[in-house]
Amino acid sequence: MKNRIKVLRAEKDLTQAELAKQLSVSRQTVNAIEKGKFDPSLPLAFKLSSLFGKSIEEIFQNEE
Amino acid sequence: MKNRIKVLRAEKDLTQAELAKQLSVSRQTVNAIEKGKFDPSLPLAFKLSSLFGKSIEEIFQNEE
DNA sequence: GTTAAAAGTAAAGTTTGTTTTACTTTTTGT
DNA sequence: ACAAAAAGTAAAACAAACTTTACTTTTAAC
Repeated sequence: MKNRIKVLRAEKDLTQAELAKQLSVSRQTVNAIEKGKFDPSLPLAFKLSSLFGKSIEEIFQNEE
Repeated sequence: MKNRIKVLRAEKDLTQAELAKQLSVSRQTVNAIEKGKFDPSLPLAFKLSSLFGKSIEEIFQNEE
């Protein structure tokens, strides 16, 4: 599972800490997801989707 | 988080056990997700999406 | 109305996602 | 070059997703 969070975050000029706050998760969680350490939960994926105004499929790519 | 899995599964005429096998998860996992006991992981949501030929947003509805 | 298949449920255990604390490295601005 | 902010990283602890085993209830077919 790949994601475009780092780029989308850059487009909105947000720091990891700012994004984390808007998502109500820790900064480390944002960092870990960006770095591909693990995938977010589905609810968190929906939050990202709504925050960035993109579909989940536009943000995450399944690499099976 | 609500989902339409039960209906989509009925449309494809699959049992929970059959769907579980196609998803490579246990039957209890399918049952629990259908009954709303918890949300699937994002990778599992993608598998469901691809199996049913529907977007994640068409299958799951975020109720925050 | 019995039987068999499917669905529901539950406890104990493993794995994965997330938090907290804390420290190091990189980037940015002066 | 220096300081401050941002990003990276890691371990311990907790929470949520998922498995396995096993049993009960509902549904469908005869």
